[in-house]
Amino acid sequence: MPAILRLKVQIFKQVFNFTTFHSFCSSRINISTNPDPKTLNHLLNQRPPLFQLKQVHAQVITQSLSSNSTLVDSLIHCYLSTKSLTFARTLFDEHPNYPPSILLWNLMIRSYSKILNSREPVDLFRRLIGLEHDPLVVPDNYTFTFLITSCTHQKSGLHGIIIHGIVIKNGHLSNLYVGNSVINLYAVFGRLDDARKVFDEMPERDVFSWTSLLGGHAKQGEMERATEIAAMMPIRNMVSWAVIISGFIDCGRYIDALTCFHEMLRESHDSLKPNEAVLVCALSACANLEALDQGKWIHAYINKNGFTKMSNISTALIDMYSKCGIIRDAYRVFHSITQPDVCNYTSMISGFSDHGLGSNALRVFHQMIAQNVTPNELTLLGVLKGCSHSGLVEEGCFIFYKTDRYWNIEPKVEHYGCFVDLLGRAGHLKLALAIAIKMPLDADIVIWRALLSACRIYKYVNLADKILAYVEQGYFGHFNGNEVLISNLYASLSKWERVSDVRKSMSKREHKSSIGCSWIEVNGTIHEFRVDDQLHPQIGMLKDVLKSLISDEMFETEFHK
DNA sequence: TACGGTAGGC
Repeated sequence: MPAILRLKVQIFKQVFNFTTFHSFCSSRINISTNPDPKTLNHLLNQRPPLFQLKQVHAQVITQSLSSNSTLVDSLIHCYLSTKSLTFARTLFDEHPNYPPSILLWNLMIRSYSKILNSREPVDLFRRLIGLEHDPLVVPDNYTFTFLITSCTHQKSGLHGIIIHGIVIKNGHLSNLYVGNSVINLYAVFGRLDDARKVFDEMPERDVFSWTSLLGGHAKQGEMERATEIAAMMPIRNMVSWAVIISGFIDCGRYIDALTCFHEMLRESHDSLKPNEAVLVCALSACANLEALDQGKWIHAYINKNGFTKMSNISTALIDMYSKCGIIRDAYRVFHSITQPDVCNYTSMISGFSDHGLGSNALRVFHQMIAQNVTPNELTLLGVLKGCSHSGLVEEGCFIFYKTDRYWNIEPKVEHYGCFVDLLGRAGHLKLALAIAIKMPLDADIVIWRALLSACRIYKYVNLADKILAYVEQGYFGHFNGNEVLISNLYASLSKWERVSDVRKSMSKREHKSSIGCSWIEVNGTIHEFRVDDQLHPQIGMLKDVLKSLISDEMFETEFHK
């Protein structure tokens, strides 16, 4: 081994435990010169990428500069900025001037705070408050802001509440940032009264305080309260609008979401332009409402304002056109993307599948694999759905059995659902049943429904009876959609008494089920109708039109009974 | 001297 390589190995062993030695060997480190600490620090201040950072770190070790705390501080900064927490943590724990400055404690806590369910921020905080001998290293406003933010990313709000107590005791709650992080903590955990109390007692508030409070109500689906808070806000920014609009979308109030979007445009004129998040939300509302005209309007806005290159916008556009029934335009958007990512591909594949264009879905899927884009769970669900709806049994089987080995994705119950549906629709009912029984997860109602559906198509009476007995035992009376299916199945098998039983059971519970709702977009306005709805301003005219469309007899039965 | 808090789709 040449001397230079031996030295590299030696350095590498010390710093990185050989884990990525190959990549280290291929780096271009200049060992012949020995940069002084000032030069190394200057290099670190440029925030180099990880591979260069490791070279500088190696130089620090080989030149015995590991006790230079300025250099170690800079190295920690750099490792944290490249999200290499493990390296940063090792240097932090072995800091030459232990304990490191409060700045470094804060930076470490901040980095860990972004990781879900990490115990590290609280553990570090415990260590920090245990350093009683050093009066210079004490928690400050930054520490509490990061610490509380980390608690919002945990499963339980318990740590956050305890830390809130410490914050009050130490008088940090008067700080705007600390206060805002506490409001957000309570908002995230649905403790809206507590959030409000902190909000009310703050000496000053800003748009973050208001948005966090508003977001708390939106997350709980309390959109009336959220709207009231929004109306009281002194200033609204794009995030506040995004919180309100997405709140409406989360609870299925798409018309309200779009109304809000237009209100935002009216209010802000040119001062505040909708950003990516708001546009994605608005497109999602259009997709769910099948509001093509509004969707097209937003698309024109996106083109005019240069949002076309944003991947999430493209994904939302593909989805919007697809759900509005214009698959050709969905493909046009997809085709215009230079380098589609997994979300773009998934949206396009699902679009084709929903339109019954399984072979197109499959073609896009193969194109994706050829481009080395790794599919995710939703991509596979999309392509399996496409195969199922288009009878592409062989292709569907191939993909289903390769999910684990090729793409490291363990099939979920939804994938099994698609697969059983694929086999059932194609008439391979016994195989489908075997999969449903032997699958490693518990078969859900969707799977049994797929099997029943297949029994109905192929009139497999005996098998249907067996499945029905099982389904009735486990699920009957819990799923409306299932009862309709069972009733239809009995009807197709001419078992009229059973049909009557199921219908009676359904009508007894009818008051508990949600009211059906339909809507239609005319000239950019959404008109919404519920069962027996008389509220539309033109209901009289609508009834007249309906009269001319359906027979008088039917009209009498439906509307004047 | 350096570090803060809020938002979205398939």
